[in-house]
Amino acid sequence: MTAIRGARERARNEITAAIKDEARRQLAAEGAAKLSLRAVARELGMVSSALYRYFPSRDDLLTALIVDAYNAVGEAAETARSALTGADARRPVARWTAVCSAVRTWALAHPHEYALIYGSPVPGYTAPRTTTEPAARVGLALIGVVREAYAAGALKEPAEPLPDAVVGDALALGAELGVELPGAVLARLVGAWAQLFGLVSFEVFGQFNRVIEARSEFFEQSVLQLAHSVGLTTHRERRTAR
Amino acid sequence: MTAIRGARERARNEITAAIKDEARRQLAAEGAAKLSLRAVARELGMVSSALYRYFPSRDDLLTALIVDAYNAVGEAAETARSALTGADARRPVARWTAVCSAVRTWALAHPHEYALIYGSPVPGYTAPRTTTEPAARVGLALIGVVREAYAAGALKEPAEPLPDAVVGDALALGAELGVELPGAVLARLVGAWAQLFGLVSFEVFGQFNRVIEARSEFFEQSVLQLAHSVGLTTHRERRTAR
DNA sequence: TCCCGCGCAAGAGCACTGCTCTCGCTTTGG
DNA sequence: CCAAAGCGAGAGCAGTGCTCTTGCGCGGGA
Repeated sequence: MTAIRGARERARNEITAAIKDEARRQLAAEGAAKLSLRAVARELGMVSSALYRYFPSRDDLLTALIVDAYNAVGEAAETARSALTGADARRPVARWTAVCSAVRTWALAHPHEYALIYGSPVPGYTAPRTTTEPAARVGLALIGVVREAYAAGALKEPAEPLPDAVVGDALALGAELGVELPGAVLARLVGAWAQLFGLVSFEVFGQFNRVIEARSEFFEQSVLQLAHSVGLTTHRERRTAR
Repeated sequence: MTAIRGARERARNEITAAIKDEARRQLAAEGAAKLSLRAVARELGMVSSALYRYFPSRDDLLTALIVDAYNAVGEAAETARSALTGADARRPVARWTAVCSAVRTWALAHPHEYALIYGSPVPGYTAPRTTTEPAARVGLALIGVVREAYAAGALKEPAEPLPDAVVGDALALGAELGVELPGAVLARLVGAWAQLFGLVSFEVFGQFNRVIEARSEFFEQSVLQLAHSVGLTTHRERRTAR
């Protein structure tokens, strides 16, 4: 990203990365609760106090890992959105399920990192400002899919009216994001976003144990239903955008 | 529940309850991460080692609190299900939203306890067998609402077919629970169950900050949509059960 | 009624944690 | 070339979960 000035700054970046890597390893191995600064330092062959030159506190280390995790899911979602080829690339529902499945796959592969960002907020919390932008990436990917569908005329606005307050919030959100979608669609999109993570969390956190066995099929099915609920149509409809 | 034999056992129960109460207070105040056996003991005027006579480890204390929390939400859901009066009592959708709102209200009132059960699994985990039964109560309340609707002919089976594996899981679950509902309905019910907690978790964990302001209306709306997705009908339909 | 045993609290202690402060060494930029 | 800033090492503080040993006192059987 930014140019590296001298050898000192270069070393600092390397050590910072090494600390995060080792911390991520411990996170994956034992979970956030067991992540210990001293153990990280020990594994890296340095003394614990030296680590404080790089992260002022344990919570700051965790915050760095949180940001990385948000970016990792976000990137998974974004590449899934633009990686479809052939006929599927044009079908909004296929893109929708691709994004959702990418989130699920990442979560199952990195359960502890997932728990870090979509589980209980760990410390006395209040998420720092720096996390909000990476945290929005998955939501933005979903919005992107729906925008494409809307532009292509493959979006069927829901018939049932929504309360004014809800539509108002949705429109405000759309304005803030520079997205020109109907309020009702945006509102359902936010709902689907939250519900998607309900499905993923239940699976990752083991709530589906002894309840659902065919988890992939179940997820695919549920996510398809979510796509319909925001107005994505399975079969292309003749309808002009705008 | 069980008869109290002697004064000794009586005292033991009282102290156990006092420990859990104090632990719950600390949980509510600072969160699960900050819950400390020593602090609980200190507050109760005893020494930390004495506490181990009642709970063999910190995780055991947490497990006890988890069971209590599951029972608390479960009870909130159950009373909401059967507390409706007048015309609402007959409308399945009203009961459905009542149950969902009860869960949300409880979660917002007890965020840390909620995080304990529906957030990240805390220790090396693997939930003890004793937690599974209380954990099912909310789900069972939702199933109960749908069963009543089914019996009253107020349930419209979804038209779209589901994958066989999903229906199979749903039927197995229904058999295990002794519930005679169509597989497709049960499958969507499980999905709605997970998605409900997605909505609640996002609100409790602050993911809706700066996104949704009219949270109650939004929740109500989303939950209504979930009701429809499992087949509950807003307006009574003439249709014979079975 | 006595009295022995069991349940219990207390205290010391171990290994660990996050975090602070000081002390020197090394690198760096003016 | 030299002061200043960055850095690692070590000691130390307060706190944690958990274990072990030591006694005290209450309760139920004789």
